[in-house]
Amino acid sequence: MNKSISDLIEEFIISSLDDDDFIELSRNDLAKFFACVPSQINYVLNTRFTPNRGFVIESQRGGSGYIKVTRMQNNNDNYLKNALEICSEPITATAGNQIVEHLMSRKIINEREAQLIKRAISPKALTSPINMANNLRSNILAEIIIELMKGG
Amino acid sequence: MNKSISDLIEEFIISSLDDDDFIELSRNDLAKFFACVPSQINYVLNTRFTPNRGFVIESQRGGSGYIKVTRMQNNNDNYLKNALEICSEPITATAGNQIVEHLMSRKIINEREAQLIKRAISPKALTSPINMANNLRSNILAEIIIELMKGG
DNA sequence: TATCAGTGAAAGTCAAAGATAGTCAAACCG
DNA sequence: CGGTTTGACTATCTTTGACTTTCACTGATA
Repeated sequence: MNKSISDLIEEFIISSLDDDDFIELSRNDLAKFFACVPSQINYVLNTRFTPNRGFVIESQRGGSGYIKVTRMQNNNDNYLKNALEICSEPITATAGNQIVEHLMSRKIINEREAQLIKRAISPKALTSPINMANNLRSNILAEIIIELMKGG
Repeated sequence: MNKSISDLIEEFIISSLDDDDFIELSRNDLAKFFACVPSQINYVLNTRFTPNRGFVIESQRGGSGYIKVTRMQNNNDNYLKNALEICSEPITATAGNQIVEHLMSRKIINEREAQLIKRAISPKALTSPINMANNLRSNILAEIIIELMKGG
């Protein structure tokens, strides 16, 4: 089989994950190493290292920036897979809470965590006529803090 | 991870705060020690030792000038009240994360909970041009599940 | 003695430059 | 056509330096 550069980059990253559960890359260095443009690294990451395939990407820009690739540990859990699948569509508050309940009854989260999450996704936290992330975010945080103040 | 000078300066200050609740620095001496320009100290202070993270900066110019970094002393109740107060206004992702980190450094939430919350308020979770609670909610839940799959 | 102006030694501000990474769409290729 | 490669443009974080502000000290003066 004729491997593309993207295939090679994928293999490189996967083999780097043999030892540890995550690696930190420099996008520019990796691009230099494979003699490709930096954005090709993003292409590989976006097409091959998705949550669906069991990976999480985090990154930081600017001086001493990095890209961190983490291999998920629980991506074989069918419940989580299923729940994630469901979350690719809009979800009502009721349905959302049911999912949280399921996660708790499966002991994937504890009761306190369930409460926190329910707050985060409550209708009150998500009132949003036309407005923006910042407003939403502060609402969500406020809800979480109220829950914490309750002493959950 | 390749740490920036700013990261190192941050670590230095935080470790200096291990013993006492405050330290007094000489901006120029610290800059010399880290072989950087003095204003980089201000940069670190402004980006990492914010009230949101539970720090107070005081300083004096001129001869025998100094910079004093104090870790806020308070009870948990006040931290939460304070955070809630902040949340009455829109909040950027950076500021939101700082609040979460502060709650964690105060042991009000543990690391796993902090990760969950950060996910819930991440820009990715809250992409919302004009949209509705259901979309947002599913985004937020997806993020939380991804975090759980990581195996925090 | 009390006060005031000058001086030098801090710290503060702000914007430009530098260093990364992200996005997106066009071009390419099988 | 669908996946890959490329590059122009953008976003974010860090580093640097020129310029500003504030303060303690000191010496001159009323």
